[in-house]
Amino acid sequence: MATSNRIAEIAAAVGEPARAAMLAALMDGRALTATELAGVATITAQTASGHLARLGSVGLITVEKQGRHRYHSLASAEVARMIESVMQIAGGVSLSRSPPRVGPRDTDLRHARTCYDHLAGALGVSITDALRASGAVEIQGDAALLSASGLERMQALGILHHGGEPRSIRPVCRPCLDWSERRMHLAGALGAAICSHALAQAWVRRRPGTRALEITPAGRIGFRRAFGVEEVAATVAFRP
Amino acid sequence: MATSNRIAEIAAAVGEPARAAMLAALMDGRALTATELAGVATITAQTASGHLARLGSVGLITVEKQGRHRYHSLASAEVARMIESVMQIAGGVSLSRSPPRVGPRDTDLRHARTCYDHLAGALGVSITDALRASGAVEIQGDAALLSASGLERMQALGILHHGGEPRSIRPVCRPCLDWSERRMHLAGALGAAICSHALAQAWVRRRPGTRALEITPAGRIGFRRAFGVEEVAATVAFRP
DNA sequence: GGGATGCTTCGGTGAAACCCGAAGCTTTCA
DNA sequence: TGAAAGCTTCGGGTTTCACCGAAGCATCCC
Repeated sequence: MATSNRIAEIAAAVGEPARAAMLAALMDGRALTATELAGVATITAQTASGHLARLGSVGLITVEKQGRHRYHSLASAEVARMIESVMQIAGGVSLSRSPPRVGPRDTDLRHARTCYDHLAGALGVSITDALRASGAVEIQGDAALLSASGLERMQALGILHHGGEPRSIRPVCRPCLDWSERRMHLAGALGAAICSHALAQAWVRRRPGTRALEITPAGRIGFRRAFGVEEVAATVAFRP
Repeated sequence: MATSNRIAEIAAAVGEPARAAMLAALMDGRALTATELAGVATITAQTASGHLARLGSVGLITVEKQGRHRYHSLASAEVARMIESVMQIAGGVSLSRSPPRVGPRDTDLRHARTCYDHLAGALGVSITDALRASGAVEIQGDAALLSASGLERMQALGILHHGGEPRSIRPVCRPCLDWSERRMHLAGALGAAICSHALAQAWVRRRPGTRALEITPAGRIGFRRAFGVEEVAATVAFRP
């Protein structure tokens, strides 16, 4: 009973439209200011301040002060995973009730974005599909495995590094249900490694002011060479 | 924004102490009546009725009518996983704030219980530890792997069966953070298989009226032979 | 220093919802 | 058929809380 009170406390913090919108905005792993978060929730700064205080008091977000700005971000990967699991139920049920309606403003987000620390959207799903087709990864229910040949490929690409620890069992990754594509994409250590590699190589660039990612010309080449992904490059050409 | 509203709807359904208590009670995978759920939340039947209607309308629970009883259970494994992820945050933070206080009524639950479809509590953690120590499974972050020798052992024990599908990669399991032990235990396909095997072999028995499991004399032998687990059997001998 | 920006605190208002008593409906049992 | 059990609906009392206007700090820029 004492623990279920705490469960309710956490869930209630998420269970308010403005706060849920803020948390969803933070799901790409970036740190946002209070004013930016007020914008995504379409509320005033005062109201947002109260909401952020509450989110912080239950430990869902952390704040970093920088000058006159206060940057808010999700407190941990566990928090991101929790919100992701709520999104999964929210998306799945709405799928069976009403056709998913998407405004044109969402197209960029659907195309490529980050999901806390890994790639999501059509790009993330395409990469995952390509890795599965080539036998590099296999998804089994709610887990994903990297095969020995897949590990070699990731190391050759410079995405994963030859670990110092003598692991007898291959490193794993985690699947994550994409809320826009309703398909699995890669999360976990491998997903994060691919994402940071793509950012470091300038294959993708953050579109300022949004959560969307932009695929650079170098990325079109890089994603094709590394993973054999073509379609996403074609899709991005038609982006309005 | 439309999706974040739905996220808030789901989370708000969990974010109320009485409803959270009901959902936590359903986390062992059983179906409970409205009166039983009113009891665990310490509210009247009318109030519980309203709460259950709300939980059903957002798709978190399903109801099955049987005579004059209505049996409520979690709608899906996804819902159980979502609640589990909230519990994880709820437990983790309270750990760093206040010493975990447990009433004597909780000792049975801490000892052995089911967590939706797998074993939890000290028993679940002990089995997991034993499997890790023997090299049968390895836990890597938020994933768990069953080794080839581990698979053979599980098949020899009759817990896993020789699958018809030609899997080139070994079946995986999923770790689940135990809220009472603050340790990992096995969930996923392997966790569910161990649990159903233990129930089928009468190694454990549901204690009527509670979520706790009772380890039978056959279970003391079975768990030792199968996994090399000793301590739990010793602990159960001192249970008041 | 003066003004602007970012953010928080305070106060009051309005709506949402949690709660239970009472009553009604359905099923079971004697 | 009558009584009891399980559950739901209705009505109203109370609390919670989300929201914004106004005001107050802190920081940055000119």
